[in-house]
Amino acid sequence: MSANRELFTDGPAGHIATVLLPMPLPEAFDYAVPEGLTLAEGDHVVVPLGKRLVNGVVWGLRDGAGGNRPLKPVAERLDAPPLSAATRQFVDWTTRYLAELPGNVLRSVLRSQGALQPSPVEVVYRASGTPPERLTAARARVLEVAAGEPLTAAELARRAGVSAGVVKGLADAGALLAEERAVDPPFDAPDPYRDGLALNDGQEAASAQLRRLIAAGGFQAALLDGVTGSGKTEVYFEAIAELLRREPDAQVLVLLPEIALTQAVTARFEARFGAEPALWHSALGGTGRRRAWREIAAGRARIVAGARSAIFMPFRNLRLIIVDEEHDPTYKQDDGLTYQARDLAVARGKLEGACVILASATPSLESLVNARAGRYVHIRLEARAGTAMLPVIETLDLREFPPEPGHWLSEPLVREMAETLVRGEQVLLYLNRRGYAPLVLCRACGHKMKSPDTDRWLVEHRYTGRLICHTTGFSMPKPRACPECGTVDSLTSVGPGVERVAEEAALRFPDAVVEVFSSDTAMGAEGVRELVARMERGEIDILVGTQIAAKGHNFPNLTLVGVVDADIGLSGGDLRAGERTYQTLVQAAGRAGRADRPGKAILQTHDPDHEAIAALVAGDREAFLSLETLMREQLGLPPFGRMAALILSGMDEGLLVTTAKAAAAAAPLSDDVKLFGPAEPPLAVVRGRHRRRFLVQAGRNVDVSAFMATWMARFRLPSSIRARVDIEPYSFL
DNA sequence: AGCACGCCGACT
DNA sequence: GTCGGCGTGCTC
Repeated sequence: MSANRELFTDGPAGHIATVLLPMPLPEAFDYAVPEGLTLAEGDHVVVPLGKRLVNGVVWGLRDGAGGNRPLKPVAERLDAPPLSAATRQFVDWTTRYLAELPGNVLRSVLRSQGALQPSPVEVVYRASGTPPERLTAARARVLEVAAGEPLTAAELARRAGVSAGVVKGLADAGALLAEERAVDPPFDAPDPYRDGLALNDGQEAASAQLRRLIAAGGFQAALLDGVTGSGKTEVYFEAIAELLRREPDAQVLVLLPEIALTQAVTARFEARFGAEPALWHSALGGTGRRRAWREIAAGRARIVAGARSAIFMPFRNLRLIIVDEEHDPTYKQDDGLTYQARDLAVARGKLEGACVILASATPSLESLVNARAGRYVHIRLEARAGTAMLPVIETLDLREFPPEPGHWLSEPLVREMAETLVRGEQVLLYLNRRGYAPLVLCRACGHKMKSPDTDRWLVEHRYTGRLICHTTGFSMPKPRACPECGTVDSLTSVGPGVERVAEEAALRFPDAVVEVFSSDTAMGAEGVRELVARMERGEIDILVGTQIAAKGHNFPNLTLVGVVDADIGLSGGDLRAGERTYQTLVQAAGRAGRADRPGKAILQTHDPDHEAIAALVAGDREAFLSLETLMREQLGLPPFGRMAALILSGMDEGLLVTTAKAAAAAAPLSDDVKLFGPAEPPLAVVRGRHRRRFLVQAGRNVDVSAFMATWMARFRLPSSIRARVDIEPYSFL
C-alpha cells in the first residue's frame, strides 16, 4: 500500500472516523470505529445514515469522546483502493473554490456505482490439451475455437455453431478447463519506447522543452501554443512517452472536448503507444464506467483520455495532465457541479505535484495572460513550413453585396464557390445555427412561435418537419395554421440555419453534392464518422456545417471556407463573445487548404471593421489579443478581476422574488466587491421554474469563493428555491 | 440524496 | 371513514 496511508492501529475505545458521504450534506459525519476494525484515511466504508446503509469515504481519524450524543459505528470497510491524499485534497479544494457542499464534490469522484463491489467474474474455458475419448465433428470444432483465446461457454458454443451441451460435455470430459476471469480486464499497458511519427524541427524543439519540464518533476504549467496543423498532438505524445519511460507507474490524464473523443483520436494514441487509452466520457455505460473507474483507482490505467468530468477520477499517481483544445468552451459546463475543467486541472496538478500542459491553436485569454505573466511556460509551435499554409482571409461586406431577400450567400462568395468546384475542390460553408430557420412567425398577425416553457424562439427543422426549442428540447410538428389568429399557411421562416443555407447552395449548384454537418442531424457518432470519411474521400462538394465542422478534421481537398455570418457572437451578454468568435473563425478558416493547396476563407460580415474580424484578416493574433486584454483590464473583467454568479430558481415566482430580496439584503458587501441584481435573466423561465440572477464582480485579490460561501450562509433558503453558485461564469444568460 | 412526518383530496 | 399527494426537515 502507498506511503501516505497512515495506519490507525487499535487502541483504547473511542476512536472516531469522520466520514464524507456523497450527498448534499453540509459536512462530513462522525462515526465510532468499532473494536477490531482498522481504518485509514481515504478508505471506502459503509455507514448507517438514518435507517439505511450508505457508502462513504474516511476523511479523518481522531481519538475522543462521542460528544453530546453516542456515535453510530462504521458498519464495514470495503476492500477497494482508497482515495489518495491528493485526491482528497482536491475534493476539499474544489469544495471551497466552487462554494459547494463537500458531498456533492465527492459524488463527482464516485461516479461508478458498481466500482466498489468486488469485480464480477465469469467462467471461461480453454483447451486442456487432452482430447476427449470420443471426438465428434462438433467437439472438434469447439476445441479448435477454444485453442485461441479463452471464452465463455455461450460464446464458445456460438462461434463453433454448436449447442451449449457440447461445451459442457467437453468440460465434463476434461478436454476443456474452466477458469475464472474478472469481467473488468485491465487496460493494455502503453509502450513508451515505440517510435512516434517523425517530428519536424519546430515539433522537436517544443517536445524537448516539454521533456525538460517532465524531467524536472513537480508541478509546472505549460501553454503549448501552436497554430492549426502544427502537430500539437505529436508533441504532447512525446511528453507522455518521456514520463512513462521515467516513471512506469505514472498516470496521465488527457482531457479532450467531448466531441473529440472519437475513434480517430483514440486511434492516434493506439498508433503511438500500442495500446488504447482508458476512456472516460458521459456516453460510457455501467460496465465501461466500472472498469475505467476501478482501473484508474487501482493505478493500473496509465493513459486516461476523458471529457471534462474525468478531472474528478480517483487517480493514485497522477503525474501529467494535458488539456487539449484548452480554449474550448465546453470545458465550462455543469454536470451536477458547475466548473471549468481547465481551471480544476491546473489546481489538481498543483496538489498532485504533476505537470499540466494546456494545448490550443487559439488559447484562451486567461491562459495567455498567465503565460505572459510567467505563471505558465509558453511554448510556441510554428506551422510546418510548406505543408499547412494559413489560408488567405478576406471579408465580404454584406452592406456592399447584400444577398437577395430570403437568401444568405452573397454574389462574390457564390462566384468563388463556382471556381472552386470547377477545379474539383471542396467548399465548407460555416454557420453556427442549427436547423432551417431560427424563427417562425405569422405573416398575418406577427405571432412568433415560442417554446411554451421559455420565451425562446422555436427553431424550424425541415428534415423532421418540426419546431424545436434548442434550450429545453421541446418539439412539435410545424402547424399549418397560426395558433394565434388561425390563418392557414401564413407561417414563414425567418433567418438562416444550416439546412436553409444547404438548400440555397443546392439550388445554386444543382450538380454538386451538398451535405449538412450539424450536431443534431440525427445521425449519431457512426453517421458523423461516415460523413467525415466521405468528405475526406472527396465525395461531398459542399459541406454546410455548424461548430462541429469547424474543428478537428483534416480535409485535404477543402480549399474554400465561407463563413456565412461572421457577426454572430460579436454582441450579446457574453464578455468572451469577441474571443469566441475569433477562435471559431481561426478554426473554421484553418479548415481551408491544409494539404499542399492554398486555401481561402471568406467572411461575410456587416461590420468588417470590427476588431476581431480585422485582426483575423490581418492574421494578427497579437493585435486582437492586446485589444481584448486592454478592454478587459479597463473593465476589471476576468482574468483581471473575479466574477461569480448566484442563480436562484423556483416554481413560485412570488417566493422567488422575496428570497432574492432577502439574499440581496444579506450580501456581505465591501468596497472591492460590486453586486448586481437580482436581475431577471433573458431565460427567465425554464421548464416552469422562474429564475433570478446576481452577478458579483470583485478585484483580482478578492476570494470570491469565500465571499459566496459567506453570503449563502447569511440568508435562509426556502427548500422550494434552488440556489446555484457559478464561479467565473461564462454565460451571463 | 433518501426517508419520514404531516396536513388536505378522491376512493373501497 | 382511509390511501396518498408531495412540502418540509433531518440524517453523525
